[in-house]
Amino acid sequence: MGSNSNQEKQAGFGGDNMYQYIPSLQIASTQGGSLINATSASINSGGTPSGFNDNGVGRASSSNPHGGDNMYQYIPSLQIASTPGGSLINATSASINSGGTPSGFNDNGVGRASSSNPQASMNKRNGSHQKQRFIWTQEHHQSFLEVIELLEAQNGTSNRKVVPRKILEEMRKRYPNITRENIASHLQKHRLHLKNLNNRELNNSATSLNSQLLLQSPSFVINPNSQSHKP
DNA sequence: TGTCTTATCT
DNA sequence: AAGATAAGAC
Repeated sequence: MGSNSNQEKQAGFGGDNMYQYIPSLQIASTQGGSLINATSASINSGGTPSGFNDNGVGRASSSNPHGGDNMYQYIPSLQIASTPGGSLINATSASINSGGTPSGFNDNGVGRASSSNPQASMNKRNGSHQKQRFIWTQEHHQSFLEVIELLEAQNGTSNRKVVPRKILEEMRKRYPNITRENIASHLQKHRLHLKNLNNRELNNSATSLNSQLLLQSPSFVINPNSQSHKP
């Protein structure tokens, strides 16, 4: 009976990966830590003629399980505030206008899916309780990173690993609806990402080392004493 | 058994 | 690409 955290498919910020922290504009308040948050994506991208993704949420992807009809509509959401505890209160125009789902507020920074799609004949409220996918907002990810840092610091020299359950324990304080599975999945991507970065770096330094060595290798050193240079 | 990790699916 | 789910290991 818990309110689901979120729905919608994700935009993907013009191809950027989720680990790039998108600077957000934080207007506000020292009091109780409430803030109004707008991502620069919506501000800067200038594009978004459709104006949908000021939430970090994008369009429905082409593949969906329901025979290709788009059952998601993107609704700008308004992030109003956070409690002293830090949990966000999020109101979507959907929940406001429809008057429904008082519990529909989520802590996920994402608007609720609207079941009515103008071009879909499917008009009836989609009663199916398909589990909605969790969308990681910048806030979530930021929190995720912070928690990892915290846990790593706590672990100190001991080589205990930072594990989903521990992350969950911390993140729940802010985002009560988040699940261990959500985190485990995100953690997997996160680690994968770190690995990729690492490899890239190793690769780079390797190639730069290679080129250094190459440049120093006899065949590339111009020997002033030699008349001819044979590689 | 529950959790963690890795693989695979959508 | 990003998140969910299955499967394997412990």
